[in-house]
Amino acid sequence: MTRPGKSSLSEHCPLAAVMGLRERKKLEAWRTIRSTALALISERGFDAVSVEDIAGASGVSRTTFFSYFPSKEAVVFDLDPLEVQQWRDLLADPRADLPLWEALTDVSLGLARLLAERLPLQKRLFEQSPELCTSSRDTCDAFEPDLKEWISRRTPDGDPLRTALVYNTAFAAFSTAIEAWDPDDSFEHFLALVRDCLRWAGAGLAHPVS
Amino acid sequence: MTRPGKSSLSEHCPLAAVMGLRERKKLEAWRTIRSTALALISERGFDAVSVEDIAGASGVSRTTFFSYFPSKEAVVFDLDPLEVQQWRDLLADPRADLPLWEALTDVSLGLARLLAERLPLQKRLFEQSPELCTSSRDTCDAFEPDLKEWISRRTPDGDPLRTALVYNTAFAAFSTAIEAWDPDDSFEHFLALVRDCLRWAGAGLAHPVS
DNA sequence: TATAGACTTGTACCGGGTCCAGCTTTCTGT
DNA sequence: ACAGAAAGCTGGACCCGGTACAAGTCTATA
Repeated sequence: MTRPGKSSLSEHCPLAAVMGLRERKKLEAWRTIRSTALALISERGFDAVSVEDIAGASGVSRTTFFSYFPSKEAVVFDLDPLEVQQWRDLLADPRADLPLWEALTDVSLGLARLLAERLPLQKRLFEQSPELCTSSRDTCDAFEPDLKEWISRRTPDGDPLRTALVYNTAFAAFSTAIEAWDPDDSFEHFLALVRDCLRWAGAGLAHPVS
Repeated sequence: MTRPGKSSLSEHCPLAAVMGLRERKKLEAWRTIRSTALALISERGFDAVSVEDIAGASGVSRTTFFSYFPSKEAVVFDLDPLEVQQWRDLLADPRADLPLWEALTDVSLGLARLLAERLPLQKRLFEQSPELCTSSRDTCDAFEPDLKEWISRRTPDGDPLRTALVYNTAFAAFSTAIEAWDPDDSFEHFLALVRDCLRWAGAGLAHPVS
């Protein structure tokens, strides 16, 4: 588009200028594998695509695939390196003024936006093979350490029990929203669901109706 | 202990008299495999014991192992057939008078008691290999259909979103209690944890302190 | 006691995941 | 610009969990 020999990557990633060739190639490979994988999987279904298929179609060896993704599931659920950065920014946002549960709702909505793009595909895959739901929870657990630390800092005395309870409950609410969302509905609908679930869970489910 | 030829099973299981030879042998095999597996695993650790090891030590073939347990993890987490019966009894208990969340707490406490015996071992295994936590959640999902239906019946209009939210949140509270429990503490301590977690989650976590 | 049906077994196979030794590519210091 | 260090890629061997299947063995039933 500009100079010849310039990787297509730089269009999507202004950081490319700063990265060495090594890093740039790595990111490019990551994205190639991911998009190839998603194409194959969304076409044939998760179980009908083997890691070899993905590796082959990506022009890479099986071994290399596993050097980029720790498991077959990860290629569906892992965040793009840039999105990981956005996730960290979300947690770093110094909105110390908000009460815990509101701040947590904000973070959840931010996370929802990060997941937005691949969510419809993921929901379709869930319907095909429910075992994947488990794996997705696994992958979401990648956020656990960061998020728990974030919660802990906002919890009186950093009480670990309370921290864990808040984390797990928020996670439950978030998962419920994902479960309940119909990919045919708008994305705003999904955000509303996330908000509602967190509000209800935060307000307490013991009351007959909220 | 009494008449010769009488299976040791009948001491534990008065139903044995009613069961045919087939069923009795099956239950006996199930228990042999389970206890052999737990012995090996608690000694060497989960990953260091293969299904072949278990099958071999149980005097049974690998194929047969998988006809009793759907996965290697299941041999650690599945409920004894008799316990499954107790679980169903728990759900059938017609305490329609209690409000949903209290009734749910009762059910959770009942479940806790069913899990009691193997919980210390399971917690030790969790520490060794955190991947197992996931599998345990999997296995607990075996309760999901029953429990969701149970909740749905007690939810206004059987609203599926609310049902899912209640289920997931209760599950989160229960898991938190399991996470937080130290196997060196008494079992009553664990029950108290379950109660507390459910109470807090039910009362709403958005409040600064409960 | 014979037969239908359940249970077991060995074997072969698939696919995910790890390990390793050797090769190619990029980076760094001079 | 070049040499050596370091990082990355590759194929192949291997382990293990899980499934399929055909053949055998045992229990139930009439």
